[in-house]
Amino acid sequence: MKAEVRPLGMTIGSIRSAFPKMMADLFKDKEIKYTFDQMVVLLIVRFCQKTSPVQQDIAEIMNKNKSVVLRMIDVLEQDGLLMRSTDPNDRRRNIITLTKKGYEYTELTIACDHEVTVNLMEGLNESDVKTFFKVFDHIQSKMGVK
Amino acid sequence: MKAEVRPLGMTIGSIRSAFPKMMADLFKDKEIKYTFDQMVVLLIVRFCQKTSPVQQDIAEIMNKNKSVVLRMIDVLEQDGLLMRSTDPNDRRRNIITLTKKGYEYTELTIACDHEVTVNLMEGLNESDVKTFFKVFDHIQSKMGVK
DNA sequence: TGAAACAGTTGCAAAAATCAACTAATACAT
DNA sequence: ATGTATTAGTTGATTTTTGCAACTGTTTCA
Repeated sequence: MKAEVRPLGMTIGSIRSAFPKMMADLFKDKEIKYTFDQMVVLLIVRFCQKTSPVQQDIAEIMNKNKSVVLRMIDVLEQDGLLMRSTDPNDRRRNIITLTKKGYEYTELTIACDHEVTVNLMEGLNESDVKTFFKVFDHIQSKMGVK
Repeated sequence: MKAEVRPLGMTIGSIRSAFPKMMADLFKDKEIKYTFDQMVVLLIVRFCQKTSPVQQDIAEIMNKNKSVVLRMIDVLEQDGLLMRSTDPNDRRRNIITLTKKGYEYTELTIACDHEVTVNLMEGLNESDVKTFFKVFDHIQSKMGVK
């Protein structure tokens, strides 16, 4: 473990700006008028259903502050991609649920994502790709700890 | 495999603002008064010496527009971390060179980066880490093509 | 019962990114 | 060689994004 850890900064630095840009370009092609981050919100709502994250949670997952997330969700709600409803068990919390339309947008996003990913991963063997995702998830979970 | 695989975008969506934030926190501790992005500029200048990227190139690498990079470089030049000089072979281009002070800041940045990275990679075995970086390199080269 | 904590909201201020227009230099096609 | 297009860099104005602090309503807990 001590051996090969090199600075991630530059590496991550480029992927972290390049990937969203590639996604944004694809969104434009397909006339999706939302930002990458807005679609990430939808993805989080969809894929973290079990824990049903509220705005605060989403903000933590995305490392944004809650005002930012609130404003993204305002737009998404206005456009009917998701719905807010007060949690009956804790009326401070907003339960966020995807609408049919919102779900469709997650599908579109995943399609774009897949397109970009396949492109980037082309030429690698499956097991390496698996490991990559594993490590990436690990990093993500470590970041959550703060 | 086809079922509910979390798209890469979701992970990237969560780490992409986390990493600069973690770096910024470390910078604050060590009283480095620059942003993560500014330090990335220095790193690019240092590590892409062979191709001696000009402002435009740096902008492309970082997926920012050239005005943004220009202003970052203004600051870095004012503070004596790098120098601009006109390329004698093409007087439109500015050759960017690190000063001694600038180099020292890249060292500091790399140290911070390493600290963060080690932390994030903790708990992974060496071969996974190796694979991860291998895949990362691959992705990066693919992104370069675009 | 009251203090502290928490999710959400709002408006304002600060920071960052974008855009269009411009200069100066170079490349290139005719 | 001449003029057109392209390129790197620069600037100022504008817009977008972000961050902060204060506030509400609700819950927790001592």
